[in-house]
Amino acid sequence: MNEEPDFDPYHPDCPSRQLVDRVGDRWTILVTGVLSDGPARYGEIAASVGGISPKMLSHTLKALERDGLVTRKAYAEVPPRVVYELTDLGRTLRPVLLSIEAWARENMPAVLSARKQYDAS
Amino acid sequence: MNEEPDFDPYHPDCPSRQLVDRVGDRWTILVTGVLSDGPARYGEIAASVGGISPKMLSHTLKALERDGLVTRKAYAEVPPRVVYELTDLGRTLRPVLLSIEAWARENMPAVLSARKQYDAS
DNA sequence: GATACTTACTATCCAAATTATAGTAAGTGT
DNA sequence: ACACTTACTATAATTTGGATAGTAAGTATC
Repeated sequence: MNEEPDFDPYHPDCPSRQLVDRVGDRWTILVTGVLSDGPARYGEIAASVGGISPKMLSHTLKALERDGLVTRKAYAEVPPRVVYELTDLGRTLRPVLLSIEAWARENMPAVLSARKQYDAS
Repeated sequence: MNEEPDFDPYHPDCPSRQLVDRVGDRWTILVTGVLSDGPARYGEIAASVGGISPKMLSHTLKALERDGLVTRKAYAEVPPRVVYELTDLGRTLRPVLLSIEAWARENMPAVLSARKQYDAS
């Protein structure tokens, strides 16, 4: 008789929709992918994720931190050092996002040939 | 001695980056989620995925079709009828995207409380 | 026989998000 | 005194996305 929360991402006003938006986001996927290999500094993440602007990197990290998926540790040194790391909750996301990455790698040839065929007509 | 293609989504110019962008996209996730339950008409998808505009729905479907993930069958009737369906390739995407959805549903409470804590400071 | 109804879209305009790029802080090394 | 380092923030320009209206075309209605 206990009612479940029943989150439904198909409803635009459900908070889980925002979560799908966040998790299903190019930068989230790639940044989290980097952090899956262990803690990393801001500059290291920037270097690993090709093409991300500093603005989007800090936005993405801030959002991940707010959602409890990543921790931020700043060391009061000069030059500054800031280390980001996945939380336990963030680590539950790993297999999900890595499977996206793996899917993209594996099925690239099939998609590429589908595109060629489509574009030919 | 055979060289593998070695697609790397972390490189901005690799085509697999575009695939991650596509798969990691709110509308792709939700539309594919609907089509996982079986073929559906344009209007049915629009009704299931709350908040999607006709423009984004047709854009998303066209991109999925181009990538060989979805088929489009139009019946020359009045009023028109168009049925979309996952291809075999598209079906390989199902478990991946459904796991995103599942993750979002399951971890919503944890994220919500993390946010509350973060916003309090 | 003019009008309304249906469905699957396109076209258009405007707001919002993203990119590129430059700038800031602050202590150490030359 | 000046450059160098790192982790950002600020600003303007471009791109993307959203809201809404319109189109085609045959059938049913008045």
